[in-house]
Amino acid sequence: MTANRERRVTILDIARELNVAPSTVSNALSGRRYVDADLAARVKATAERLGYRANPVARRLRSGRASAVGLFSAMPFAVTGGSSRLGFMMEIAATAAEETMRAGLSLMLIPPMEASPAVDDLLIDGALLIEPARDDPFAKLIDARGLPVVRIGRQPGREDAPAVDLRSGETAALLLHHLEETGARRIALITGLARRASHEETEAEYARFAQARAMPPLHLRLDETGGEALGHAEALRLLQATPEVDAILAMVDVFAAGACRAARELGRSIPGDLRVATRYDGPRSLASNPPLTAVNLSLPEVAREAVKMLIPMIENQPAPTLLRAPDARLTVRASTIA
Amino acid sequence: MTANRERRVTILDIARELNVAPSTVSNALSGRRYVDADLAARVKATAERLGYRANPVARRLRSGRASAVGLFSAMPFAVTGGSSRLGFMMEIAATAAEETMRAGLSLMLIPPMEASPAVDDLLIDGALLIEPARDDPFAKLIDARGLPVVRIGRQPGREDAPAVDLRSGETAALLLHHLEETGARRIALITGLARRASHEETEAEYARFAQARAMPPLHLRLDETGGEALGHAEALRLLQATPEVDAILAMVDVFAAGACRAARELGRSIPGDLRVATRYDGPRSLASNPPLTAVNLSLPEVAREAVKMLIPMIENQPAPTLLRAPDARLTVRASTIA
DNA sequence: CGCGGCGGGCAAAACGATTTGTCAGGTCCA
DNA sequence: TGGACCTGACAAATCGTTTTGCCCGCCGCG
Repeated sequence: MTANRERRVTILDIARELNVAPSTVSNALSGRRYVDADLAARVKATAERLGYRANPVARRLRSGRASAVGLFSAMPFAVTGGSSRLGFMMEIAATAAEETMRAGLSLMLIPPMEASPAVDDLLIDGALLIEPARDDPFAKLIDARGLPVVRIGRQPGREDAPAVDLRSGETAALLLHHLEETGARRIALITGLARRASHEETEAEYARFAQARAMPPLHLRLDETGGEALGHAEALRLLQATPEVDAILAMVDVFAAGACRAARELGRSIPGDLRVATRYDGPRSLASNPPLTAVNLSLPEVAREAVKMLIPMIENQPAPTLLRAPDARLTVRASTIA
Repeated sequence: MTANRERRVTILDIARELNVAPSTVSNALSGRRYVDADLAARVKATAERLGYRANPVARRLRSGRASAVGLFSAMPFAVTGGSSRLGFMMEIAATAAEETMRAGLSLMLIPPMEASPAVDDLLIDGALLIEPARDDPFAKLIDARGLPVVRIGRQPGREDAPAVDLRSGETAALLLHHLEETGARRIALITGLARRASHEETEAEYARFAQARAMPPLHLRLDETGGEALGHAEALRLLQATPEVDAILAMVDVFAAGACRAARELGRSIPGDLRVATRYDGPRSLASNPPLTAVNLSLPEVAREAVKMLIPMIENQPAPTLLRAPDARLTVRASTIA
């Protein structure tokens, strides 16, 4: 079949070829110490000619330099992707992979798992952490290892940590005002049990919104792992117990999808009797019946910024400590407008 | 903040603690050579107590194992994910990440890039290759490096190589028969320029289908990087030049979406005047107007099988050389049935 | 009793770079 | 003329593990 991996060209081969010390070759290539310009040029030429490529593992062992970044999501898969396994994490992953590759690093996908994988065994020099909750186990492990990490979405209780702010309060305001404008007077809120910034900030914004309008708040916190089934069951109860509710804002798309199904079963028309909106404009929003009004979170841009922030941190260079996601934009669909 | 990385516990610490040689510790922990059972137990206990975790970098340097797998997609991003960056590759990535992690490996996402990244610099000891084309550049590089690789979708010209067969011929037959059953008499085919098995097999199936019915074949090959815009433009031309076409089968979802737009602009009703179907049932199919009839390719299962196939190959153990994807199932939507 | 085999461990060589210490020789200036 | 200083290179240590080679002592067997 294919020729088995031939021995790689090492720094030693170059040294032998030129009758110089390996360290000189290293210095010539890296420029960390001065080497005669002419010799340096010859070293580089020889390296080129021999097709030399530094062994990243060896380099790392000695110097601790970068080679990979881990993308962690503590969100359960039921939410992250649902049955189609698509979603939030994947959208970020695609862009982050491009961006890390551009910086000469690769991106490792660390799937959310029941048992936290041995973070210490992962060969990564940095981490991107997606929407960590207040007590996020991954965050703990990564911090314990002393790894540079950028949070995508700030972590409650760790507001000092480097992060890209997803500005969920503003997103919530955007959605609430939209619901109000489409005629909603009694808006119920469904957030997640996990204490992520997106949920906490939304809850705060909702409380403010309700108080300003003297609208009695109606708020459910559901376990995100419950998926659409849970959203469906709880929305059913909610709509039966409080029929005057004329809008549901569900922060998790599967809950929103479940709510739609519940509404249909109760004979409530959407968006006539009930408006439904969600936050993340993923495949789930589109696949829902009717398609859900949602928010464009600009995740590719967010991912790009996060990587750009992480790189200097890995290299021990000054890095910004907080970036803000682009302004959220509403994508209005049939779940709120006829 | 967080305590900076304290010196890790090494194998040497354990050796000192027990007054044995480092190599003995290594052997006790790995079991590669026999060590007195009692001593081995004490080594393990000490390792546990000291919180020892093998340094993956050092291990790799010596043993050459990267304990990582690369997921390559040569498909251009415009197709892979479109603006939302979701799609085929990501759907596979999610499951593959879970499955590799389960085997103690991690998954590296190698995004499709203009310039092929330096495959030699990647710390991987195996690869998953998504729908490689006949002359796929990634395939060449990976093979040149002598890396074990499983192809997701067979590679034309490399039918001998280990792969999970996506059975595109059968998928095409499924779609063609469905179009026929919904009333189509003149079906046009749009495939991609790249010589992937999915395109080639579909073309063959289409030719067979057309010949059996004496249906004049009408077949376009478009550059996948052209995206929806190209699909739109070409479908426009096709429908104007050949108005008797009453169905379009587009293998690439963005082409199908473009075709729908073209049809609407020409005042052709879907599915009344024109049926449109595509292969991959991704977010694009749902987001299209109307939603597209497509095929459930069971990509999670496919990804799982591919990883299961790759693991033994990496470990130099006997592995199956060809697996077949589960039977494709049609997801019928408004683009073919009223 | 001598010798082969083997259980059980140690020592040292890899792995391939980076980094630190060192040093020869030359220049410059007091 | 002698020391300070610089240039430009080399040698060796280092990173932490795996792996190879080797050796000692004991047992069994001819």
